[in-house]
Amino acid sequence: MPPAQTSVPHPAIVSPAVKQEPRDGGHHGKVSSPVEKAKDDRPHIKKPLNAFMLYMKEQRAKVVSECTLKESAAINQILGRRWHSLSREEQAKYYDLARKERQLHSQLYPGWSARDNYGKRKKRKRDNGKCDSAEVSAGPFSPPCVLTPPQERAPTHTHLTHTHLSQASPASSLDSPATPTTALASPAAPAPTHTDHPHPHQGESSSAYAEQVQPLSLITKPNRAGRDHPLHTPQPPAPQPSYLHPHPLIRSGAKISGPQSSSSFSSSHPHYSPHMVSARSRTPPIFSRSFPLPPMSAPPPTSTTAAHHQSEQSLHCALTQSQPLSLVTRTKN
DNA sequence: TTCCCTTTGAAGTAA
DNA sequence: TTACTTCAAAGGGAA
Repeated sequence: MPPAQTSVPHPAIVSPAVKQEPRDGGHHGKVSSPVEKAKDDRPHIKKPLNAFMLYMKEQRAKVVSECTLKESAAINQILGRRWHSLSREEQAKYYDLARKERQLHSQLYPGWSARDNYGKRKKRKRDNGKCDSAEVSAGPFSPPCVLTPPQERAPTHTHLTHTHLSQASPASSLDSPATPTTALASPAAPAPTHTDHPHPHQGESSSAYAEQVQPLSLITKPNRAGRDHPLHTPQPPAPQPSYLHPHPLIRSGAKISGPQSSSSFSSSHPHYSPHMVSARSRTPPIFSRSFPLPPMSAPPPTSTTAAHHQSEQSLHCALTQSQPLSLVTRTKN
């Protein structure tokens, strides 16, 4: 059943096609079943933005102006770092916003599934033209193009390795939350008192930890039917939050000017996402092309290429504005 | 003209 | 249940 298109033109709907979408859906000659055909005819409903995407949208312009950078890849790197340097309260705002996004999205498009968009974009290039299977094996500590048997490359507890531990040095701002946050001790969440354990593997019981700090996603997942964890009382059908009026996804204007209205951060701790680790590591970080950042703990800048120059600029920008260099782990030996 | 890059998070699939 | 994959934004750069 097509998601009963409400009269509300939700910005998630992209009229013509997804950006970059290969014409004809990219499935030339394969539009066999009428079902697929019907699918193609349906308007493309975009995924709701997640917390980081909302943050990016809001902050991108600022970073661009501050850093005089234009390339999104570089900007996103900076934003990614800044994201981690945000206090938990600040991040919680975006998680909260994103959660409401999803709620609204699911209300507008009850039948919509992220799966509907699968294949709408060109399949990601994964082989980089070389060592096609190495992409899965090459972590930050593996040389690119070195095949590693699955048994070896994935220690059973890789999921405990926080993404940013592998990508960023432990000195990353994650370890230095601005404040022990009372916000997270939301009415819904059972006041976590740890706050100084940003990384689960620092403690013994990751599960116990997880219950306290994992982001909403990890809580809702096992409970998808309910959409939200029971503890996270899904902001009752309450009147639409003020910031939703100019809905963040609504292109016609009003970008989210900051979710100042979020009264309580009912979302759980947004900082940690253990399950993201492996997924991230699938892509051997390559900065070779445009942003060859210096390897971690290998500061000596030796390159004089323009690209490197640019990366240094972006780095500098990021450093001077957010945090000490630490996560430039784009090691590339 | 089209895809890649780069980031994190949500949700999907496969085993 | 775990691991992995895809897509969401964005725009310069490469093919």
